[in-house]
Amino acid sequence: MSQDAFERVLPGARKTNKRHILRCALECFLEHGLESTTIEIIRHRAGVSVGTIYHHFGKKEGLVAALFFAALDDHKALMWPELEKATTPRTAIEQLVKSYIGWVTQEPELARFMFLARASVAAGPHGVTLMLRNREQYAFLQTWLAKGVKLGQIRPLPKETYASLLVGQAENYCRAWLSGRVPTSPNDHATVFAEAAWRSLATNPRRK
Amino acid sequence: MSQDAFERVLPGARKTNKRHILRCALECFLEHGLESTTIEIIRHRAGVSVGTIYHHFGKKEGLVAALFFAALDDHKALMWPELEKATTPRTAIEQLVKSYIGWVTQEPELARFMFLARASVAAGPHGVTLMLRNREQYAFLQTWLAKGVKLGQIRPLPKETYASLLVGQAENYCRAWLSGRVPTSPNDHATVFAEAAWRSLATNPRRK
Amino acid sequence: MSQDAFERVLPGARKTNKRHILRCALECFLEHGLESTTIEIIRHRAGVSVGTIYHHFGKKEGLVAALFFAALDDHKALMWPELEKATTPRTAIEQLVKSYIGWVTQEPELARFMFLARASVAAGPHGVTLMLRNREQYAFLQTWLAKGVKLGQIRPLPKETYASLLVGQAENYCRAWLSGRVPTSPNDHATVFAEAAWRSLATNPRRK
Amino acid sequence: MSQDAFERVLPGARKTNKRHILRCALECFLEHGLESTTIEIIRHRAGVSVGTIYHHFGKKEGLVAALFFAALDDHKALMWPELEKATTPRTAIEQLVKSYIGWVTQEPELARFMFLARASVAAGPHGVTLMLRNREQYAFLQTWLAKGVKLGQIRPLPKETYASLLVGQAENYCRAWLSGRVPTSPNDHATVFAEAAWRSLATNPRRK
DNA sequence: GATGAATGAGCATTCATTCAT
DNA sequence: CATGAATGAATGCTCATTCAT
Repeated sequence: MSQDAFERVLPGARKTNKRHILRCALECFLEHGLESTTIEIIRHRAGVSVGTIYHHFGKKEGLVAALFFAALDDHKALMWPELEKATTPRTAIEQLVKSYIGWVTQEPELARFMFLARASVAAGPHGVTLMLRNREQYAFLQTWLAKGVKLGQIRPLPKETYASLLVGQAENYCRAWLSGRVPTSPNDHATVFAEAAWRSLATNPRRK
Repeated sequence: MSQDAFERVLPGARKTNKRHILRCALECFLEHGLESTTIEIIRHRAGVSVGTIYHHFGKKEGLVAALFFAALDDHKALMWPELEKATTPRTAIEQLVKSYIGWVTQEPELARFMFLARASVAAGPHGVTLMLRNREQYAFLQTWLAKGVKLGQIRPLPKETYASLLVGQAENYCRAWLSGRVPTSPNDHATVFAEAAWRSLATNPRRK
Repeated sequence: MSQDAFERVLPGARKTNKRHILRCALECFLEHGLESTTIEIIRHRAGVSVGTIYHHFGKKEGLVAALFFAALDDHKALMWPELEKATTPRTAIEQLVKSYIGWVTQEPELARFMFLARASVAAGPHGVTLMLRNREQYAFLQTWLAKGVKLGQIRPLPKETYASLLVGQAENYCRAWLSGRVPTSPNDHATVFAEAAWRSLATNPRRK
Repeated sequence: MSQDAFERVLPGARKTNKRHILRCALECFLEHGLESTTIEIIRHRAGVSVGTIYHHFGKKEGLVAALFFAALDDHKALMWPELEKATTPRTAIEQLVKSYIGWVTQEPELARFMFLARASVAAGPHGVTLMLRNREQYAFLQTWLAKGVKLGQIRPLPKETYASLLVGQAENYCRAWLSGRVPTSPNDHATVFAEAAWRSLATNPRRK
């Protein structure tokens, strides 16, 4: 994970501790998986006592959630500025794909953790929060798609398919890369995926 | 799961048992998740003793693997005949997407289980088997892609991106549907995803 | 184990089976220990079904006992002829030590098994049988010792110490050899132990 | 076990616990045997939770080893001072036998446990430790034997037989006493065994 | 006689969580 | 704030034994 991903999201975390534990927990979760990582393993890696962990995060679940939302925040923090530069439906779509890939390659550990923990968080007590965050993130997309359809640049398709059409391919590749099934960084194929997304949605894909 | 998905894959299984246990285990895993499903839960649902389960499957892991490969076999059994009908690169690609969606909608439980268990199986002692099976499945695809590129109908792209470009979108939607995030059956959008896949890959997507 | 130790003790065992299972069980017990050897392990090595084993031996305990008493019988069968040759207290004592060592080196597997299983058999339902057998074996010794004491060749010592004084040293060495703590065969030191036993007991050890 | 055998070996053990559990475990092991003693039995006798036992000893095996080495330490602690008083080969040998018997009669429970657990410990992960301890203990013996041979007081015999010749008889009797096969305390026969050992080894056993 | 599927009590071990110090 | 001993319910798994075929 980039040196300061946590700095970005938890800038004020007092002292070394809370952030340090999160960092160690992340490593453990990625190494052993969510359920197989015991508090003892984290405690050992972080060099603190069980008590301290419980003092800061309440329960294991809380630790996972804290980590997950930190990742979500970081994701948002890096993607937003990029997306705001978009001026046309096409650039919006391509920028979305590219900045998604950008974040995954810049923070592969957080990205892997998000894939790992999403289901668990969604099922737990923080599931509602997650749903709200997702909806919010989706609003931006909606705006540009509607605009593109009205301009005749984007094909009118079933609304619920847009999200999959947009990021499905990139996400699939990122998953493969993060799990080692494919060696080349998604970054090297960013334009491929950006263009494929555009081709999938555009009325006339060949016109630049 | 369709009444006879297991019949298809384990036709000769003696008496009630092995198949019956698998069926019950599948239900349990889908209800509670892989790790949260205890042998006791399965035992109870199947109405057999712990011993019987271990007699047949060795370990919990073995039960999961048996289920996973049964699903894989079923997947293959249903997709293969469809794919063999393909006559052009375009029909091959579209058929691949459609028959993938076809299987998922016909066997949503098996499909959900595959998403659920893949990582676990890949990490376990049957991981090698899984890799070999994947490679084999991929060969078919390669042939048609190569043909399409040679004919100038398919864009030459980085090899490792083809798989993601092809099924990434459909898979993403299927995942969403299977987990209830989206209500409409993938089947209703099969042509959308088939066409999107073709547009992503085709040299000239608009020519029929 | 010598090719025909079982032949000696179970000459009439019908067909291959009962004897074959015993042989395999012996190997398993020596490899894994008494408790860690499961019926399944034995079944596998013998290439028969669980049912067959239970048909022949009733319970695991029965299998152990059968093996143990077979070993005891073999022990007796080999020692007796040797002991009967004794003509003086001294030769009786030395012969006892030597033939004990002789049996251990000829049937090390049976010997090891006896050390392994004695406590278990003694505690089980065959414990009484074992005690009776022991007493019987001890009678011979008593006779010669009494004779020797009367002749003034053997020191009068507390009765209960004689057995230990006689075989304690040889047994201790045999144990060490059987468990690999010492490399040289007890046979190579047979006279050393025979003489030491005599010296421990004799009134005048130096007179031949 | 003497009130303070554990005090001797684990003087600083905090609070009630670690030592208390060891004491209870010892009783259980002696009553039921190594394998038949379940953690539950120990837990119940000690009045603590399973977790506490595992917290302190890791595994059942670890509990056995802890107990075994505590016994070994105690053995050494009691024998050493006695052995150092020896001034001649003869007194060294006789003292060795006598102090061995002394320890066994003073700590019969620990002694019985050592016979019970030795094989298991030797086979387990602490086997190496045990071997080193044994070797160390043997060194003292070597010194006196060499001295005795040089002085012409001890017969030159195969080196590997000395240990068995020395303690084999006493050990055999102690085993019998500890398992109840013989009623009289080894202490009552200490000089018998000490003298027998000397006679077995001495060049001229009759000269005082 | 032989087979092996079925049984289920029983065991070692784990692990999140609490709380006295 | 920090510590780590203590808890005990829960779990995966074993294995001797039975019995219908």
